[in-house]
Amino acid sequence: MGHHCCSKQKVKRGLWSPEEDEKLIRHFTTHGHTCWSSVPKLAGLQRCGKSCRLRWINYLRSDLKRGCFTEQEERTIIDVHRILGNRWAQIAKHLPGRTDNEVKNFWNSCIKKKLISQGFDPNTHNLLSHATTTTHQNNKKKSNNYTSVFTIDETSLSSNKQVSMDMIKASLAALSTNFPHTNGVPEYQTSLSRLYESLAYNYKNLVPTTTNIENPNLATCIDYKNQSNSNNVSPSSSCLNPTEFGIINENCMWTVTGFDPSNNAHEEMQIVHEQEGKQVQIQENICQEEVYKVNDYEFNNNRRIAENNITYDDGSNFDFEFVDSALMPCGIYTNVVNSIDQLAWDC
DNA sequence: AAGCAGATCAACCGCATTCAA
DNA sequence: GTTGAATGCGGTTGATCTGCT
Repeated sequence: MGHHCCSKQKVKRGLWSPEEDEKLIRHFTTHGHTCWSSVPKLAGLQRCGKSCRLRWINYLRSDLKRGCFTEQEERTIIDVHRILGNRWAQIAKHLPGRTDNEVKNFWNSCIKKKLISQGFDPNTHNLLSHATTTTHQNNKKKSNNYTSVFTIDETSLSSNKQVSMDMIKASLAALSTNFPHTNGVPEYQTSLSRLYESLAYNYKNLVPTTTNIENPNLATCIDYKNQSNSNNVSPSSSCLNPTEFGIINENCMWTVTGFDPSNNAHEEMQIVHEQEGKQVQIQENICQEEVYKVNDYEFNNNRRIAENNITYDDGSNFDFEFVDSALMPCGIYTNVVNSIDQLAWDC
């Protein structure tokens, strides 16, 4: 079945021959870009315009990069996917010389599996708590002498078993030689650093999905990612809502005030962190465009997040260091323990 | 060498959006 | 405002490749 652009023509389908490629290239060299529906006729091709477009965009364009994806590119895809989901064309814009099709194929054939093997849900980028717990328990059944690799003293945990990243790191440092290593780095660090970066990232991208204390009747959500601005529609919360990580608790809370989701102009955002009785106020002037910019900045330089701070264009600074000492509630702690125990068990 | 299964990736399809008449 | 064509996008397919038995 043909398309609108070529319904009256007999069209060839399937792989492109070198001769067809040559005709298409020659067409672009002599005519430049024309309307796609006219391309087959002008280029002397028995293809539909849509097929020509796809062949040109995905294969013949001169500015395509080709070849294997670099580690940096892979990292960028994961980071942007965490925010945008399967919006391949948008993701590809962060990778000069790569096409949406290429990114999509790479994701489906490689990254997805890698994330799963590291214990992450490729759709939400959260730890696969159910899956890891299940395999963990299955493995546990196979052995009678299973013990957790964690040496965190239960009595040092707070009443509801909260634990900080600092405590986990300290425990793991003592055990690092017991884990398999890749390029000198113990493999558990991949899981740990991804969790860490997620936490840090979520702190940076506080989204008012909960309370607007100034006007509780206002829509409680604004979607920075331009998915929509409609009331009561959450952005893909898996990656944006910090409460999903359970890190918001009585020791470390945040609220957002002064938001008017219907207004894209500058709005004042006030974040209140309260830790150990000390209240820290961070005020930012944020409009959608700036948030985009911040996101772009992070996507392109995502390593900076791991350095615990980020400097904005206006010179102000946001410190992520408190993420290390912020307490994690029991559920997150269990996820971390399970996924790292699993790695220890596998090796 | 043959057969098979899984991985890869170019290309297709259908739908949504945009554009122009 | 409506309609139909053009374009863009994401999911899916299927041919080919690769590695294993």
